[in-house]
Amino acid sequence: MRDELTHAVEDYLKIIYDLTQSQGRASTTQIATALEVTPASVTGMIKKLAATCPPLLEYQRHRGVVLTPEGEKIALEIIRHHRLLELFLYETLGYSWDEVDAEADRLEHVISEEFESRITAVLGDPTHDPHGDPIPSPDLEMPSHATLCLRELRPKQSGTIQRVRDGDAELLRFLHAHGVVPQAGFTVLAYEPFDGNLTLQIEGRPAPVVLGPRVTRQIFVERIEEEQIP
Amino acid sequence: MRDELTHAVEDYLKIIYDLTQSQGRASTTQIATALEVTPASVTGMIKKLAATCPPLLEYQRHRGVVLTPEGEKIALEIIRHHRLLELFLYETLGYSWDEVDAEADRLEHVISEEFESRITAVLGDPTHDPHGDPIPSPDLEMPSHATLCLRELRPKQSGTIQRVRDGDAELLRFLHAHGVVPQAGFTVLAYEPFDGNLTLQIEGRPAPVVLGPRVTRQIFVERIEEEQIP
DNA sequence: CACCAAATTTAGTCTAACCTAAATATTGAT
DNA sequence: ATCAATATTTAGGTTAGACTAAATTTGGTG
Ligand SMILES: [Mn+2]
Ligand SMILES: [Mn+2]
Ligand SMILES: [Mn+2]
Ligand SMILES: [Mn+2]
Repeated sequence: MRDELTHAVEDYLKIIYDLTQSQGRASTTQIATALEVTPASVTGMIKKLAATCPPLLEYQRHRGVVLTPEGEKIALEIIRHHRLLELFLYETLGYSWDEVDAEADRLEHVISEEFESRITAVLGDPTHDPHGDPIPSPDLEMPSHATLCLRELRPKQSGTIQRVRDGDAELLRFLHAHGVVPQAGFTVLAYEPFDGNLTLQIEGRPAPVVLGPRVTRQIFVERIEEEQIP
Repeated sequence: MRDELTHAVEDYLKIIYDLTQSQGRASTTQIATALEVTPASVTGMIKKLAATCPPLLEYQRHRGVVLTPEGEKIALEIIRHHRLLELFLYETLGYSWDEVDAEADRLEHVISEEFESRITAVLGDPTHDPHGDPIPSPDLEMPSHATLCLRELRPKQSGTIQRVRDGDAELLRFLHAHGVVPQAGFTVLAYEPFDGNLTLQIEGRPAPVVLGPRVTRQIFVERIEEEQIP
């Protein structure tokens, strides 16, 4: 199909896709932080990616980048590989949910379309990875997903955990130990304005858990409206 | 354990291991041909690999290379990855035996020891890949394997197919279509000295098959001594 | 035993992707 | 509006791994 892209280019596009989902554009420094390279390296790479034919991103000096449709397509292919692989490692090979991200980060660049379609079949055309993130469909449509951050909720509000950022393995082990996993129901019991801590009762758990903002920022939820009490 | 090696280095060591199994040393040109790079590139790389601490191979100008024990250990790790992956793709994901080599050639460099041990468990600690090649054990001992080439056999001699070189997908499809697969029993019916053709009756097959030397050179067998007829 | 063809090495380039240090642009606070 | 802090770009350099073209070594043959 397309001429081969390097792993580095694929990682840039994947990260830029993520960053531009939240904000409108991705800045040099944000990209550099996410990829653990220097801002100078990012400037060099994005200039190159903006100069390809067709361009993979649109770049304005000092103003960051957005992906072009071509760049977005490639980003979605890689994200599909990544999330399918995570689920495959989790379901078929018995990995725990804190181990899959690192392995998928390397495998995503080397599997063939054949491999992709074989594991899709084994997994039954799945729509979500082990952290609740949506898997782009085979024709690269990204399913809609929860954007409400747990950090925004306040006491008495209820909901279900939808997805959890998967970059930090230690955080994932902590959350798993407390039952904070996709589909878990919860109610907010308390909020501390000073430190931003939230106390949560997870459904079916013996005791509540207290989560700081560094944690709640990584978790996305769906609200369940309280039954109206007159 | 060891500081990361590049994919290129791993491919050099893997190929050099293969070449030195047949002959004593691997020449620059042989390595270049196998890796599809120029001889000049090979000279550059082997000088570097001979100069590492500890050296991964022993190099004499104009005289080719042999692996050191350290180089051989790395080669065996990669070969173990490769053959386990081939079997995994074949058994678990349903690949055909002509598709697995190309996919494993890319995956072998990126899977973790975790991945290796998970698929080892799924496959039940296997000893042979889909082409009959031996899989080095977890502590990197290479099982013994057939070294008798089918090309050497002559009429009336019988044996079983043990392994088939896996680099050429088209050849593998051809052999599969004629039942020339590991463990198949056969008897040589005829030999043509002029063109080197062998006519083989494969056990359980309706008709004999004629194989030229380009093919029989790729196949290794075990003899079965004929029952003594007085 | 000298010479030629083949194999191999040397020398000089190239690209991809990273880096550091220095220069410059942007922005928000006075 | 000014200026310092921050963000970004430029300039110059490194490493890995490849290439081509030009030397050089080797080994077999006349
Ligand atoms: Mn990656
Ligand atoms: Mn994930
Ligand atoms: Mn390889
Ligand atoms: Mn094989």
